[in-house]
Amino acid sequence: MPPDANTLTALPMTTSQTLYVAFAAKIDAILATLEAEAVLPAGSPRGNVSVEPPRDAAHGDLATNAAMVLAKHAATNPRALAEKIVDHLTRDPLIESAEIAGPGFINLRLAPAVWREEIAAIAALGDSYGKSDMGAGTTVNVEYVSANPTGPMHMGHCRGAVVGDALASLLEFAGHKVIREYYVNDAGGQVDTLARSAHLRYREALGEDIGEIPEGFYPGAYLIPVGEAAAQEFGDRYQRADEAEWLAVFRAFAVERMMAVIKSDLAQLGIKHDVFSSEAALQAAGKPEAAEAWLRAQDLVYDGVLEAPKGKAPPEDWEPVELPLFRSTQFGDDQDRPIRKSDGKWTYFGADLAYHMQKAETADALIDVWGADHAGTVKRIKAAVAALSAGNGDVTPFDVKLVQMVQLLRDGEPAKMSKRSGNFITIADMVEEVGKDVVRFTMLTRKPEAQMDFDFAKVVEASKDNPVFYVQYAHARICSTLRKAAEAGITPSDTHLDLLTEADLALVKQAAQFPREVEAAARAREPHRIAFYLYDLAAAFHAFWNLGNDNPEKRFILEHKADVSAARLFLASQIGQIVRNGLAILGVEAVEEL
RNA sequence: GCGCCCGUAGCUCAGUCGGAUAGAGCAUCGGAUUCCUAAUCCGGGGGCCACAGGUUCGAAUCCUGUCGGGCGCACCA
Repeated sequence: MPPDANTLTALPMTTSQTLYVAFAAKIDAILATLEAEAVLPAGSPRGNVSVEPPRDAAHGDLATNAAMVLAKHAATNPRALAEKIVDHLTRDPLIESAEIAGPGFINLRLAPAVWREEIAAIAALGDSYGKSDMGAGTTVNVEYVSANPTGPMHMGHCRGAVVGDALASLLEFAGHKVIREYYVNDAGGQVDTLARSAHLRYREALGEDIGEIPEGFYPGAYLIPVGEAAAQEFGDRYQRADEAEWLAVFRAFAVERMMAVIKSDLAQLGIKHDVFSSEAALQAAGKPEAAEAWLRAQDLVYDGVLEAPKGKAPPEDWEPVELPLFRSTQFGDDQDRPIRKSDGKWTYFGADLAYHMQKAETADALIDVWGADHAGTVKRIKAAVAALSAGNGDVTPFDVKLVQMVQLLRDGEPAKMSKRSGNFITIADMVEEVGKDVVRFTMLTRKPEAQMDFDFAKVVEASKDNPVFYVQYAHARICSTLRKAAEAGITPSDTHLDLLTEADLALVKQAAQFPREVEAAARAREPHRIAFYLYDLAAAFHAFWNLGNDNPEKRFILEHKADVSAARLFLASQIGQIVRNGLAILGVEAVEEL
């Protein structure tokens, strides 16, 4: 225990240290002392000791279960042990009181000075308040969206896009280096269909009557401009040519156009990837072959025959075929998985396996954000990463975040979103209708693994009940108050923070949770927690604000009490800072006026 | 049939490494506006945390089983 452990000067102004960590360290030190005094047996396991704010604020600022967890080891009862711990705690001048409650909790109340210092810390750190060095600068590759380049983005992609992007920002805020990556599936059969569909529109642009779009082509009108651009680019050179002549050309041409559309859709959501990886380029570089060779050398790929699918009637054209199979069953999958098709081309999985190996070369950890419709492929890709990273000598941590389906409703009616039918609602439509901030915040106000309905009509019509406005309103109110204060000639100042009341400090306590929330959310990889935290913070602020309705002494702007007013405005300004920091993680704008 | 996800108030959802009397919003009922933004706030009613066992000082939370909903289940992506 360092000699200055009883002062907060031991609390360095780094981005990692939180108030709660500092007090947890104090309690840990006390437990060490008790061991030295033989109150506790040496080496008592302290892993389950928690130091955290109690759920009910009436219980104080901090609570620890130390006495309950360790009583058995000390051969005593929790309350007796708690008294010994409390003896030490009350010697700390920053701890105003320590009480034993319930089955043996120790509830602490911290001195007001602690909270005043926290206000100063927020001000000093500004946009960095809440940042953590938990990530220790390690690189995390977050792959998200990765929509097939066969059309504009639709609602099905939207949730994964927002969650992935917020997750990436959250991890950055928590001290990771983050690579935001998009895997472009530009090598499969769907891209051939895209090329043929674009060629059809190209002939149309050249004046042919193509009639109804035949089965097996993408009918969407979004291909019309692609056809026109192709006509511009190629003239009539490919109009009557054999498919073999133009297929590759149109594939590349159409994919490029589609990616431009997708990037523009993403930009509307405020999303920008660092890296776009092409499946075709991956294959051209021979990465799947390299992966296969390595896996064969490990006997993790063999030639074998798949069993017929169970539990339902097998497809009519099913027949046993020998294929190169990856032994994913060795890693917990239900069956081994083919990496090549019977025509010798790579399966999606075969290429994806090589792709993950490639990603692992430049990152310490990988995260994929997928739609829940791909849940069935999680085990095999996890198996693949486990096998491949074992080859690098160390295991690359790998996590797949499944984002559940969004049921899109319009006036209660389900809206279909199949690209093939050409009938879908695009991101662009949606952002135009409800706005980026509403889309993003709404997608982040429930945990991603739960299904959600998104009723278009409801979100638009009831938009004033949308939580995003509630949070933004808190920020706008703060900004407005600061403007008003400036007009009245009052400048926010930290010189009289000692004049702040209990109610003021209650607000600070809530604000001081932010760094904890960031770390918890980053650890769990759940950005939605930030959204809920901001909602709660906004609620606390609004409640505080309304105290001023009943009691004018509790307002922010008090012309007759410039000292208190300056301090309270300083506090308000820091609350605003936290709202900004939190919204920045979510990619939502912190507006200054509504 | 198998795998994964979900099941918490009438509805939509939170719930930290297992912690104290399970919380919000909407809806409903009753209040607050000569005043810094009422797009706000305060209060009431509303619960078998799907069900049954187990683990332990303590379970909405962890384990097992059952029921209900969603997604997936040969070489598609």
